[in-house]
Amino acid sequence: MNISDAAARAGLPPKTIRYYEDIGLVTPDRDPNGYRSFSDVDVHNLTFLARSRALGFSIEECRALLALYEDKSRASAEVKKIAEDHLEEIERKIEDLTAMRDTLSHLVRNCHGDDRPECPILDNMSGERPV
Amino acid sequence: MNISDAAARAGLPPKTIRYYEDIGLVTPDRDPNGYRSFSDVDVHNLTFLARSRALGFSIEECRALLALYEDKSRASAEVKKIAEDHLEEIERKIEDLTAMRDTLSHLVRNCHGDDRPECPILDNMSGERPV
DNA sequence: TCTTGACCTTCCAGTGACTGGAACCTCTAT
DNA sequence: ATAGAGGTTCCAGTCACTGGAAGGTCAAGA
Repeated sequence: MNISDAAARAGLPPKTIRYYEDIGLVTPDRDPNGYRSFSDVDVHNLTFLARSRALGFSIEECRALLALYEDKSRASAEVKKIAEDHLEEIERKIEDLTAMRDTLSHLVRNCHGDDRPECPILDNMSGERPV
Repeated sequence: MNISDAAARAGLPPKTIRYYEDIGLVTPDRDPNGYRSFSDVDVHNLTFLARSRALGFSIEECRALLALYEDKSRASAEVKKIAEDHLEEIERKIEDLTAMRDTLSHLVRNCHGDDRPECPILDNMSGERPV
């Protein structure tokens, strides 16, 4: 199977798949003409990568998860550890963003948003008049 | 004032301040020895940048906000527009991360995390057995 | 048979917002 | 005189792609 078919099945752009080959995440065969030839296993691994990336795992985490996925004698504890660490990071990010949102929505609510210059948003960011 | 004092007052690393000068966000004077010399206004602007960055605004948004901050005849509507757009983006990110967290925490809860290979996390990511 | 157009290939550069490090200069205190 | 703490520039690396150029390959139609 050529790259664009593999891309369609895995739900990844061809460019991304080439990049994944570059960094050693997948190793498709080559046809005599030099075209990449993707097996079902390759496509399966690409799908796995697409899903784990969609869950926010970094490339290196995906690499580790893929190795565990292919190791049929793995301990699920190893997988769970990676997932828990990632979950904590997601939760930290949510907290950070929520704090930003709260501050910002408060400022936006207090800004008239008309043609006058007075602006609590700028005042807050300049540290002049904490809202 | 030298860069490390300005950095301490603005709450930014000196490296970041040099970078901000590179991209034209600040333009401190220079002493005869070539050292940057930060005025109170420079420090004020750097503080403004530190705060707006902390609220998640991009550098280009910060550039626009800083210009509005310095334009005493601005219309607050312009500021509010930038802030509202950014707020929407933050909310989108929170939604994305929350969806990830929900999926992932569900998977983690269902994984034994012992020395056996069975793992609903990997099963889900491989698309074999949606949990 | 020739050509067209859709594929495929590699390689290089750019993204955002810094950050680390090397090589070198300047100031202050001893 | 020297040591050490500052300052300077410039180059490269981060992360995960993405865009584009230049060129090779293939299948279908005139």
